[in-house]
Amino acid sequence: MREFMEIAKALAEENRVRILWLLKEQELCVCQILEVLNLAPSTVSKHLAVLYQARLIDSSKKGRWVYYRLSCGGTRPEACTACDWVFNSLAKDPQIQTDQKRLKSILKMDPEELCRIQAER
Amino acid sequence: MREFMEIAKALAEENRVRILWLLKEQELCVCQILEVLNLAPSTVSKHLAVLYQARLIDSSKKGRWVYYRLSCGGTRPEACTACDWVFNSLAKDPQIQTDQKRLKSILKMDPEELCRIQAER
DNA sequence: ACCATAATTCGATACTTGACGAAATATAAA
DNA sequence: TTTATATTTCGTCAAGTATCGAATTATGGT
Repeated sequence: MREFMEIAKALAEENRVRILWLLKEQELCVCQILEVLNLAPSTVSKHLAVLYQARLIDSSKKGRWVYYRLSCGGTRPEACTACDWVFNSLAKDPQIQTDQKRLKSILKMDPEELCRIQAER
Repeated sequence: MREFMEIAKALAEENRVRILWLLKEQELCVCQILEVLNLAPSTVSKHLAVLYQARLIDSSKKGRWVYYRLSCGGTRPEACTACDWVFNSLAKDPQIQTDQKRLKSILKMDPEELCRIQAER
């Protein structure tokens, strides 16, 4: 129950659901995610920590960047069923579609370049 | 998104998840539910209102009693997928199993009798 | 070794939520 | 019509959470 509730609570926040969608097709670093969500880095970091705690996502450090990906697949069927639910339920959601478009254009530039732009703001 | 988040938030509370499980096989009146959960009537009522608002459950008044049931089936596929997720994820949960046992013995008595016992406390 | 920087942690604040008891509502029984 | 009672609504309090900016950590480049 504890484990399920942790997942359920992780899913009960719109920004976290949007993050899962962003990670659907590829791993992303924090700066890419926050570029879509338009939130403070610390806020995004906290959301990622919640998703990580619920074991819905995994992370790996590559240089200065931390990459996050769905932990779905491998040894986490619970994460899969949870994500499946989210993905099936929101496939046609306008917010999600906007995010996906925005993500597409962000993926075209280097994370390095993206971070530089963010630093200027 | 709005609709999905309402469902997700409704599921992000243990007592509400337990309520869905109680309603899995039959409809129940409020006094039967609160007998299992051991919460104040007003608290249970609030939880039921949240589930109702998310359109996960339906209600009908029969005399002094209000009966709640899953709104799953019929015109609410969203409720179905949500409940399916809950039911599949917690099929072997100890808390849920205890609740089911407790429910079984509660179902043996009239709601009328049950309410009388509750009033004495 | 020092500086720049991606990300996290921490502290503060505003908001939301879960719990209860008391009061209100609605129905049935007397 | 009065009374008893099943449930809901309301007010309040405590606990939890989302957000931010500032400080901290960790890594890479100079």
